[in-house]
Amino acid sequence: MITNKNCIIRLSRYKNSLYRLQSLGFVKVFSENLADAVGVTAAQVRKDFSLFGISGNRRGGYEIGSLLEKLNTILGKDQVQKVVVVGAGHLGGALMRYNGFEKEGIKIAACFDIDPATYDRASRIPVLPIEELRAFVKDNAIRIGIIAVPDVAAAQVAEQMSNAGIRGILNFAPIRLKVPEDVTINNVNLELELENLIYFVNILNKTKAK
Amino acid sequence: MITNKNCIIRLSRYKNSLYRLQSLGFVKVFSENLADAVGVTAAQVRKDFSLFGISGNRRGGYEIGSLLEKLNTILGKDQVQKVVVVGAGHLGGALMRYNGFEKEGIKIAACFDIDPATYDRASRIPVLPIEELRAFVKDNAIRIGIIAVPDVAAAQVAEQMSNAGIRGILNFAPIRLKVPEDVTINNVNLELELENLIYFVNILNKTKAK
DNA sequence: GTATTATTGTGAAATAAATCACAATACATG
DNA sequence: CATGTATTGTGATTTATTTCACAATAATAC
Ligand SMILES: NC(=O)c1ccc[n+]([C@@H]2O[C@H](COP(=O)([O-])OP(=O)(O)OC[C@H]3O[C@@H](n4cnc5c(N)ncnc54)[C@H](O)[C@@H]3O)[C@@H](O)[C@H]2O)c1
Ligand SMILES: NC(=O)c1ccc[n+]([C@@H]2O[C@H](COP(=O)([O-])OP(=O)(O)OC[C@H]3O[C@@H](n4cnc5c(N)ncnc54)[C@H](O)[C@@H]3O)[C@@H](O)[C@H]2O)c1
Repeated sequence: MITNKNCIIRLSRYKNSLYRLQSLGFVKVFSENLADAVGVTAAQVRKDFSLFGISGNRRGGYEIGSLLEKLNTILGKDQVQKVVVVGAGHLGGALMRYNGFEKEGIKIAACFDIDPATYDRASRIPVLPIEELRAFVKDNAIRIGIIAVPDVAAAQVAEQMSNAGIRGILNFAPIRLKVPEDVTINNVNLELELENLIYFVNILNKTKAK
Repeated sequence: MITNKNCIIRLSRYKNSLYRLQSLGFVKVFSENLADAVGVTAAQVRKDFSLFGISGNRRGGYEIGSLLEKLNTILGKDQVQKVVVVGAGHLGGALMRYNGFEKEGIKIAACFDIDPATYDRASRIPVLPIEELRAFVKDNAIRIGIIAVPDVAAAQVAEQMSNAGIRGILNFAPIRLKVPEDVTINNVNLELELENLIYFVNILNKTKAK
């Protein structure tokens, strides 16, 4: 079982590049092309594939169609993935209005909030009371949830999600969540990302100044 | 020069935890406490510090105040960092309305867009025509920019930013940007994060099922 | 003031990830 | 059908990161 996050992210990137190549009319691809498209080395591409038992044709490269099939299976893209968002504020609202997820086979099935002013059952993506989270998640067999509530509420929401049966959480609140070990958390911490950028901008500036 | 992103992210986490401990009244901290708070090993904490020449007192732990000072210097937090956002749409709007950045000493100085309907010079954070980016960045000595425009516009905006003198870009558009090597890019690709989560949820589910 | 103890700081060791390098081999060419 | 060539697949190597383990040492106890 491969648990190297970077490796899985690369698979996603290969997949995305392959769709682009396919839409350009390409049918076959060499590790070298794919590497260029994604910004890694050709050896890395082949190694990644080798790790997942994906093979091409010696001297013939890879057939894009079947390569995509294999990647999609590994990445769980053979069916539309339904997710829920908790927190219908600024960020939650932006996520609900974003149409880039559908293209990737990711559907926001509903949003949940604690504030009645946000509720809207009639909307394309309904906004429902948080009390209905559990039933909704069970009824729709949802396994992925997005936390877009203030940090003080995030721990509680994480617990509600976990109890409801959600197994993967994308967390935007800038705190560390404690969840059972069978729940995976991916944090998106923008403060940290910016702080990180500042560090790298500073050191690169200093080095050049020398 | 340390260029390990994870290591720098840990420094930020140490810093955040230290503020929390400090506000709780603590004055000293041991690597063990900090490790627990951040979710790493004590050896990792000490090694990270050692890498940056930070030292504490044998048997006495670290004095939180001076530790914070050192971390803040390393992380460039000794002054408020001004950043600009390009793209005043859903995401850009959410970022502008978010007040969590100020707490971290990060100030969104202005937002830029191409659509006149979004312009608003009177707002707390002005929304200005993209043509003014260059002058604004120069006048305010800004080095960090956030890209929140559609993917088709992102490459162009990255170039405009780079030309204007921006040296660090936080990019939300789901594409790979090409920039001069003295510009650092941190990508936040939510599609990828979700796809990644789906993979881990799937494999963990399968493993347990065995 | 000496012994005991807790904690740091850091080389050494272990582990993880990326890259190298080349044998295996399928296709092309004549 | 033999020869040459391009490309894969992967074991070996290198590089990066984390963990270990323990000497150095400062605070505490007696
Ligand atoms: N807005 C941004 O650009 C931005 C940037 C970085 C991080 N974040 C993080 O994302 C999260 C959301 O930010 P935001 O700006 O959208 O906040 P927001 O205040 O606009 O929205 C939060 C929403 O969560 C709801 N909520 C609060 N407690 C809840 C609970 N227990 N259960 C269900 N819903 C609850 C509120 O009613 C509100 O609608 C925060 O943790 C924030 O730190 C946001
Ligand atoms: N909204 C989300 O939740 C979300 C989620 C994931 C990724 N993203 C990414 O973030 C980016 C922004 O998404 P959004 O939903 O805010 O889009 P949006 O369409 O709501 O807003 C985009 C804004 O950019 C402006 N713009 C377009 N071209 C420009 C240019 N050349 N220069 C300056 N401004 C320009 C538009 O006028 C608009 O105001 C996209 O790349 C999207 O893929 C958004």
